[in-house]
Amino acid sequence: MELQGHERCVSRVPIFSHLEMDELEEVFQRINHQNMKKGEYLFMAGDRSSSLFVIHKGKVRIYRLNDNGEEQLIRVLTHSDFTGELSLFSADEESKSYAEVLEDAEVCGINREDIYGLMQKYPDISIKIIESFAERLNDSESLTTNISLLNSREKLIEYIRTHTENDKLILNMTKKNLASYLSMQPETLTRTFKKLENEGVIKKINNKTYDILK
Amino acid sequence: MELQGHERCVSRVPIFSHLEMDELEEVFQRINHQNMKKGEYLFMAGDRSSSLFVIHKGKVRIYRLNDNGEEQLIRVLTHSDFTGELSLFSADEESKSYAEVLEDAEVCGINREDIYGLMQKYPDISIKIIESFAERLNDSESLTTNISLLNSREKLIEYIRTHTENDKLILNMTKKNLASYLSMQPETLTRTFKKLENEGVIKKINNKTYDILK
DNA sequence: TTGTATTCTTGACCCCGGTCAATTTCTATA
DNA sequence: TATAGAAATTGACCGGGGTCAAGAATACAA
Repeated sequence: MELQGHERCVSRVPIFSHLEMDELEEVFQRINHQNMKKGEYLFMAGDRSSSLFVIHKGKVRIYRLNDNGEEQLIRVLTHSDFTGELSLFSADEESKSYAEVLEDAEVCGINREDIYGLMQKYPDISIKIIESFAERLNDSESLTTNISLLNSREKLIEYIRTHTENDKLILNMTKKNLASYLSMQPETLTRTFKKLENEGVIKKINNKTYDILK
Repeated sequence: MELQGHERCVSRVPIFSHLEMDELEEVFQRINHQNMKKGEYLFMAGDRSSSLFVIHKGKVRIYRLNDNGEEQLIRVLTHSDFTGELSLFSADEESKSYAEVLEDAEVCGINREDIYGLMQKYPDISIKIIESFAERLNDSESLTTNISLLNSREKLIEYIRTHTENDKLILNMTKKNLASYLSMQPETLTRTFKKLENEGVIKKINNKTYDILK
């Protein structure tokens, strides 16, 4: 069987990737596929959305607002990430976060009844979801610890440490969003980057790329 | 069948509570039961613990440390809460958090192989775990948003709002721990409590109890 | 009950990072 | 490639909350 179109959307996602062909086929039949434009929202706070969304292509940012309307970036989704789970799996809960498309995206959705049915039938799917959740929870709790206990210099250092590959830091979001993620002001982030540059720790290549020197 | 001893430890936990008697019996056989004294640790950062722990009685606090040795309280577990999942479900990950017994506790443990076996056999168990994770993730992300975007007054107000019952706030942890949870200094927490008291928002009954006036 | 250790409270000091404002640079779309 | 709007940068100001210190209240073990 040759996979094509939206089928690929799912077969490469860790949640489903271990399934046999005929099992995958069963998943495909329950998928709805949609193209979304930059600026559109998969869901917003207050929605009782009942779909699990798998990002096949593009970029989506998840954020929350506090009572004053200030944003906290939760994460940025790219290929094979999924979301929508919080309101999907919490009994009768409405979403507390926003999912905004940052770059034109292809998104696959599976609705509540179908995903529950699949989990019942294929326990491995649940296990994959659990493992993915465990990792997310880990990240989330690390983020909590970091943004609350570190000063802005330490936050940025920690972010660089965990996102550097081959001595290069390539940002997959704007500095404005990174500032929100690290819970500081864009001005502070700029100043902290500059401070590290003056100390010879990093070297700016362009707005999205830094060399990590030591 | 009459449930007794450590069997009750599990039958009331949401993860397993929906199982039939004979299915429960199968879970019981895989449980190991232990009594723990205040000050002991279920696990510590660095452990490759491979058990899911269910708290039957007592109180356990989960916290993390940053590089400077400062604590961030993640949550306090009481009856029917479970933990240990992060290192259990993350492939080859070691724990990043500490689980310290605050009040003498009875804890049931299920090891990695057994819980995976149970999840394979009874998909409902996985689904319950997923639902529980979703809620935890929700709480964790809310905590992130709150501690990062609110000032100390707003943090405390938010905590009071979500923990008041019958116009009474009863703290289930010390103020030192509450301060850690809300990510502020104990001194700041004291001052903020006092501020709210002066404004007539709350009234201190004793160190663990406040009347909520408006 | 007593003694000791921890927690809690209060005061004084001051620094990190938030806020406001003004340019400059970047990016997207016509 | 021109142009508008957003993002990034830089400077000046200042206040919330961290830190240190010292005393009061509470909890716990003997």
